[in-house]
Amino acid sequence: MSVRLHDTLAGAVQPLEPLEPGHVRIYSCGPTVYGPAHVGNFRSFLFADVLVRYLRWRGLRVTWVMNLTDVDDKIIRGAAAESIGIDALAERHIAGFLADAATLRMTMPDVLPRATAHIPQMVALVEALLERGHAYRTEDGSIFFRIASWPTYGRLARLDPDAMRVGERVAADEYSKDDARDFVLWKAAKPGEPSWETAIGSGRPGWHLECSAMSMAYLGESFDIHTGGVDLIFPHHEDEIAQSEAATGAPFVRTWLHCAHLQMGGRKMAKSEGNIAGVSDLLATGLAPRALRYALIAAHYRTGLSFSDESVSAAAAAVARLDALVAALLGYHGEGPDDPGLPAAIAGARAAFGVAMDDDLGISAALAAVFDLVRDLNRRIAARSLSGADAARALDALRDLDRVLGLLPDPAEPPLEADLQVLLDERAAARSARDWAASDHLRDALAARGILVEDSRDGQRWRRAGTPADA
RNA sequence: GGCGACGUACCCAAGUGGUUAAGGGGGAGGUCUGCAAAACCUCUAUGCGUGGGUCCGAAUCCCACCGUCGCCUCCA
Repeated sequence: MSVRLHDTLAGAVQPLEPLEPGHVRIYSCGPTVYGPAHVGNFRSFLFADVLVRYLRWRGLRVTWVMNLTDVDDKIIRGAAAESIGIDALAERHIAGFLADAATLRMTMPDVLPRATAHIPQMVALVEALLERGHAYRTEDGSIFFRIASWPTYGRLARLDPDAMRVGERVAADEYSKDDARDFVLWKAAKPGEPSWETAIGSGRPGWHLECSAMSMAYLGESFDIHTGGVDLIFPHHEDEIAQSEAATGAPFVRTWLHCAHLQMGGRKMAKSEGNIAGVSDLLATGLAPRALRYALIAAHYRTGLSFSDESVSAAAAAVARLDALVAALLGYHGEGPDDPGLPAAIAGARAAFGVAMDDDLGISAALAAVFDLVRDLNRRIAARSLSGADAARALDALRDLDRVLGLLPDPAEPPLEADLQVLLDERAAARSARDWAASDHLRDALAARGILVEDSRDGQRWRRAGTPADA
């Protein structure tokens, strides 16, 4: 049994065979930090996160690089609009991105390279391309990649370069070039724009060049996996392949993984469509971060995923189901012997989970395996067939699968606030005194503070509400 | 115009040739409970866009049609 992934270039699912056995090198196109990332962006980042988590769960070593594009037209425009430097604008949005990523439990990449810190590597790449005749300089000092010099151009996107609608959409570029389809590697300095003095002239890098330089700087000329949204297939990744392989002569990436768009209102979520939802905006409404994470990762990465109020509340309910089980297991007091059926139930769930995820990250089937286990455990709890040690084992099993999913409540998360704990204690006292009026009143008071209290044979248990509607 | 996906219940979404079509949400009924919540049980697609075809057998393969979306442009 091995991990199989769908390679865009091959157009097929193939076994993952790392160049270095046991070590997977992954590059993910990260955010361009000109504004806050929206949840559509995060679908793709979290897809990469789940990939990394899963490979590690399978025992593979992973080196994960995600770039931060901190110089491009939009950043320059945005900074100019605020009369600040691009660094200041980028810093602000990098901070926002990292905060959102942490909130959504995205694994921290091993390296988060910034484009502006890798200008020398980019320059070296352009020099190699100039030397090999794959690039040319125009009158203003800009440098372009000559697509005509690269016969396999268009393979990734399955586009015929000759059939591209030049003139309609590629249209008049502000830089003159030999062929309208050629893409820019290096943009000559312009007044009012940031630029770097380098061996290839004064200017700034083109976007595609940045990713080639940064990925190869940390992962080598050839590496295993490159991820991004489907919208990056063309031209971004197509251009990366052309310029990287033309410069090094080595195959660039073994497996291209592309995440489908998040849909909102029947269309892809994108700033240009005007249907974006920011992470922090959503969380500000009281939506639990874990519910948002669930909503973004629960569907297979290659299928469009609908994002809506309904999908979010369904996600919150699903997470609440997990929370309720964790709370029940934590509060479980079992005096009896071990449940003889438990080990098989856990092993079965784990196996089904692995089979599903091995098959091109089939997370829907993997979640089904998790929820089958949830039902099974709930039955055993209701039947009181678990021992105390069993409850701990069951929780360990859930947490093990959750290394991939990142959905369970954090065990290190804050104990109850002191004043709320007082209310809870008072309620326990009221209950033992059979003072139902006081007990119910305290339950309402706690609910108003976002704490859901439930009574069970093991006594009171509480958990935090996942959405404002819960409270 | 070219290329590529997709259309499964009220919603989201698995399933890519073979017993009863996963799972989550929602809804209905029931059990448990001081009440509530949670949990559990039962029910909620004889059918998988439509029409043909191949096959002993198709949601799954082929053809046509209808519809939706994406890429060909900045975009995760």
